[in-house]
Amino acid sequence: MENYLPHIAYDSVIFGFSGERLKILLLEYHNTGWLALPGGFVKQDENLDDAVHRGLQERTGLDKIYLEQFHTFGNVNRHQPEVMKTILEASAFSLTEYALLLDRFISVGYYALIDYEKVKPQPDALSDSIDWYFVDELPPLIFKHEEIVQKALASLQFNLDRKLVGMNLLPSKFTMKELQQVYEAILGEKLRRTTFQRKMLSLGILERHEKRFNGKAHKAPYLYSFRASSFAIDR
Amino acid sequence: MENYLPHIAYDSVIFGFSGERLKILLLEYHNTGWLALPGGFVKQDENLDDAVHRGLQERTGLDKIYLEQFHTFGNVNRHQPEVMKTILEASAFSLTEYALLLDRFISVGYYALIDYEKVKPQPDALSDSIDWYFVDELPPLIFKHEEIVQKALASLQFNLDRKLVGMNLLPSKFTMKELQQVYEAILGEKLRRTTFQRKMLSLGILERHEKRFNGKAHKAPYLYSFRASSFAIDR
DNA sequence: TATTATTGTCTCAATATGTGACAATAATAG
DNA sequence: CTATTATTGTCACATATTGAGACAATAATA
Repeated sequence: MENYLPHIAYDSVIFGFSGERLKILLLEYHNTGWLALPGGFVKQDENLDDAVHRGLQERTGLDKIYLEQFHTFGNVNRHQPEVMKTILEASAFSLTEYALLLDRFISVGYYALIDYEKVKPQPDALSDSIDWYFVDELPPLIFKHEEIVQKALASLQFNLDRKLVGMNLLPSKFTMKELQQVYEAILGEKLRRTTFQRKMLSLGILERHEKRFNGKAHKAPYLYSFRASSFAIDR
Repeated sequence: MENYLPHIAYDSVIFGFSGERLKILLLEYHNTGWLALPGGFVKQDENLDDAVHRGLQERTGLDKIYLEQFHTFGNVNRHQPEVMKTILEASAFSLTEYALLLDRFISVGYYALIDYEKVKPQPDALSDSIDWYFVDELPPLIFKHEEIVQKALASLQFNLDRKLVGMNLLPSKFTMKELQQVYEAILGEKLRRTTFQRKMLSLGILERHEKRFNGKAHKAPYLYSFRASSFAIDR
């Protein structure tokens, strides 16, 4: 622990899209059943952004993850040493060696967008499991992490039309309907099909490919992908 | 220094509006002529937001300042101990007592919007003077603070139409032209007078008062203020 | 071959924005 | 006292964007 910066942590809200709803990854700590966001610490000579990438890489196996920093949480009332103490004890970690973890932390919040299908989540040393949970049906979390999730979601909504959010939550080829479902899941409201389709096509960021014959009794939809040139927008 | 959190700082970009352009406050350090953003540190048992408010209160004398956190800067290459060393020496501060200041810091960026007329800036122990500088004609700054200013400005622009920015940069009563000038200064572009006026009035957030007779040879403009109920929007 | 569910596109209506015109008016010059 | 000047407030029209529904096309099924 001594080669990490004290008092500084990050928490990550990792969004994935499955079927029709948004999910996030949550850790469950050993023996306590407590759930929390995956987080981590920053090494003495490591960029903050790199620390977060490193942590996500370890947990998702993914290499190039879309990340946005959205807020830094610095309230004193987030400090709950008794909770952290219980977590360390439940994992049989030495309280003297890891005493630093009982200190107050200021935490930088990041959200990540990943392709749900590509991920095999990996728990860390303190946690039993890591799994997907629906954003709109979150179980209770420790360390006021609900607040962090809400702020991440608000930030994602706010950024929705200037960043190419869909690009990161969907596989490389997708139907218009799937894209619309991503938007609806993020905004939490239904959108009008024709208006949405017209708008997306008018932006000129989509490329149309072959149709997808999905065995359903109706007209097959086209597949789309984001144009390579769209990557240049606002990054 | 020992009752402050190590490795954590904040930097503040304090915007004011004078006449027709945006300005920010910059500190000049003793004997070096070096310019930087006003910043500070967080006490062990102090909320991050409170620390920033405290710092701004000391420097501007203002009590209720509009503050937005916009980004946290955590790159290793921001660490320049030799620059800090020179600053401390130039102010005859003990390098052993203030050794903590030579460490790497992760800095949380905040921007503030204040009424230019109401402020009498106060320098701190390390600095000779604190003064207003045009945002679009910044002198060279230490610690890569130009980057912080640019990010603050981008964030302010991005928030312009969902937060009542004008409310904080103008006195309580102002003309439509003054309000437009604030928008133009922030966006860095000219806006069409009639469209702007129509838009602002249609939002229903302005209250119209008596006219201002300013001794000029033309029709006198109405004074406006923000409706009290507008305060409820998005805060 | 008719039916079903969904998709892609079009049309018309309703809003919103761009652009210029014009009258109203507070001070000044004559 | 009157004409001039520099704005300001408002309107009118054109253009662009979005809302809302209609409809033909079509892949699988009955």
